Amino acid sequence: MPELPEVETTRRGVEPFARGRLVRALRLRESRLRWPVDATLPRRVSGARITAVERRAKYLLFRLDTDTTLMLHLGMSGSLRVLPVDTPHRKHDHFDLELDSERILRFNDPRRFGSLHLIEGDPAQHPLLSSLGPEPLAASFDADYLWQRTRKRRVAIKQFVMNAQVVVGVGNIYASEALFCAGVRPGRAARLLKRGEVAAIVAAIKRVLAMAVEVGGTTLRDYVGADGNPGYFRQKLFVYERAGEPCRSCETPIRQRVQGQRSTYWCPTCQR
DNA sequence: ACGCCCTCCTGTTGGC
DNA sequence: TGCCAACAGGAGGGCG
Repeated sequence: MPELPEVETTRRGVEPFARGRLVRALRLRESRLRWPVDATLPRRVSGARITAVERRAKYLLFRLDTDTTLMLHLGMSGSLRVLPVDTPHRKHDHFDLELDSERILRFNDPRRFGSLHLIEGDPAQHPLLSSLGPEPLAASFDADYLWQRTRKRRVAIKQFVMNAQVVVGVGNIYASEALFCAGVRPGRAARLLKRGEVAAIVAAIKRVLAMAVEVGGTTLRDYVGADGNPGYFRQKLFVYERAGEPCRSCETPIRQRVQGQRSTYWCPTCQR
């Protein structure tokens, strides 16, 4: 499940191979992704030079020297790998970005929840990016900010921190993990949290995401980084997918419930 | 503005 | 052993 650490791991893996390269071609095999891929996109990226590989929220941004940006979302099951140009494609390999280096960037996504856009001009103005909240690892995401945003919000804190208009990059895995780390139960109403609890949540989100980035993200099923290797944060999960298993801190069985159509996990002893 | 639920999709899992 | 339903979820969109 690519969340921020998985997308950032992909960005770091791809960037050394992509930056400065010319796009020889974009071979699109399947345009039915989250949104239909524009049929003119391959022609429009062809011949452009990649000047930078950036990330905003869970989007990868390939800045091109033609004042355009190729924007890729990995969806739920997507991965982008660096491969030799002659590697035979397999099932769910939806497109290849061919570089002038005998290498390709190959997108594989069984569930097709991913997306690919070509943006003219400033990508921050694109509708999918323009109303997003701050990056969780940025200084602007601090206790004051989250405290202000939680006022008057009745929604459960777990759903609140997963809202990309509040803060980006926190998906289902890291929301549960961060709330465990902060000692706050996921079902608490956002507006009823104490100031200190909000500060703990901010610190926990930053700590959990930074640790996950360090070990290459979390691989549950599909996810692999640009080099094809899985992420190793799964071994460090305290609550996610551990229903009934003993808490790593106090041995109380971990609980699970569905919250906002997503599984939530928590320790009833360590979290209040 | 907010909160809630639906939708897209396929591989895996579990029950009968 | 085989079939089918349930489940997983990022996030936009629609509705009240």
